Amino acid sequence: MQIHPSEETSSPEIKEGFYPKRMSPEKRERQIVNHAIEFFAKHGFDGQLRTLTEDLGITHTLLYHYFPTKADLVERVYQEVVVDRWKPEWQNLLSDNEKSTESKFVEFYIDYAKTILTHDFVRILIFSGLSDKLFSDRFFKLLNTKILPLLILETRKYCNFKSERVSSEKEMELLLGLHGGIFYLGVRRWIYGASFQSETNQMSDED
Amino acid sequence: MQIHPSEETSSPEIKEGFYPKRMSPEKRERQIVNHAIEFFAKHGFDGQLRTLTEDLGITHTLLYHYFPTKADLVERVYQEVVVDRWKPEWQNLLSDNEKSTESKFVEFYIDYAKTILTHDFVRILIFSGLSDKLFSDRFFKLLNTKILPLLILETRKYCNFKSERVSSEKEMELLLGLHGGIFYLGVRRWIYGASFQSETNQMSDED
DNA sequence: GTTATTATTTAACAAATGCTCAATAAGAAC
DNA sequence: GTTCTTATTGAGCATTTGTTAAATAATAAC
Repeated sequence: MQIHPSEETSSPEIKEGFYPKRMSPEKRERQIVNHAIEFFAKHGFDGQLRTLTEDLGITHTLLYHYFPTKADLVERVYQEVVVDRWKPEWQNLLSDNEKSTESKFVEFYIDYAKTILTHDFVRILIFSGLSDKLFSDRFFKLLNTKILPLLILETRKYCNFKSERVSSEKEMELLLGLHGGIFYLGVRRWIYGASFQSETNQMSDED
Repeated sequence: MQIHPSEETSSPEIKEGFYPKRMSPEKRERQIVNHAIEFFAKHGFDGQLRTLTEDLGITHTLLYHYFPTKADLVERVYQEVVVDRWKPEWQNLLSDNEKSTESKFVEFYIDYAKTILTHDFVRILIFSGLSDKLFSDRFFKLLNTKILPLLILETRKYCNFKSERVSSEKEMELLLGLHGGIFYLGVRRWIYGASFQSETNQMSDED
């Protein structure tokens, strides 16, 4: 029998402290989504709903009160992790004619890395790339259409190239090289993790 | 009812041509392992045995005639993809005092990339890193103990550093940067695949 | 305190999935 | 052709897993 946290024993079946027997729909939904993000990032989208809800101290059927199907929950996770983290300011920054090319690149990549190189984002993106590419395709479409063209434009200006004559493929390769190098920092930390940590220094602490 | 390829209809249920109703155990095992490598690389180790054998035109129960358990088949795949591809010559090459540092690095990384940056290897390593790290840990242990120390030694010689005074962590970071950059070429192609190809040039054709 | 609302659980289902074992039949040896 | 070996299949079992629907009980309103 499922023991509620507020009953005779305050047994720590749930991790994040104390929960009422009944939560307001808003709070419960928030709690579910928050944990789903962490959970799917850890176990992939094949993770079982029963395991997910067990961590929360609720039965898996309660999920269906909030999300009609597993796909709906997954879609919500995608929304919050990928879509909602996308900053429109990036485009403003890269279009700002007052700033120098160098400072644009530096400012952008610092904030971009800080936003993107998290446990949840990196792993979810890779999980998606390995399976149906549902997330990764959408993310790279965003990147390809909104950011990379601006970076290319900037590079051309910086190098005084005549924009018509330059091979855009070569340029793209170069940019993706930089981009990939940055992203691989996340891969090393969040995918291979311990495999590397034994030999190298730790990256900064948390998320 | 399962129709054998050699019966009245030579229906192409199996991909790789024509198979006899009964194969010699050696051939059948080879066939199974070959396909398992491709299959697990594509779908991850959660892929179903029934799907795997269906491609081959046999029932999934025949698998158990050759491999007592799924884990045994997976272990075999690991052996062939990761362990068997490791070349002891790499260590000889990097220890060769006749060669210059530069040519060692170039020769090694060209052959290393050619060996490692394949669809099967890259995906299997990432799949492993995302789940139980069973493969990735073993691979990086090999890398950490057999190759990276030699590369570090070489770098120090090249730069005339006094080996005792240099931060090995900084050195390792630098090396892993190079290493990661190379590996990310594989990730871009074999994980994200189509997401990039639309905008950038294709890499060389096959494996 | 009684009633109404609804968050939550219990029971159950159907399909998927790793695995077992007895039955079958293809091919070799005679 | 008959016999023997064994590669291969078919039926079935026990879990797992996404999902549904009815029953329960916590809380708010009266």
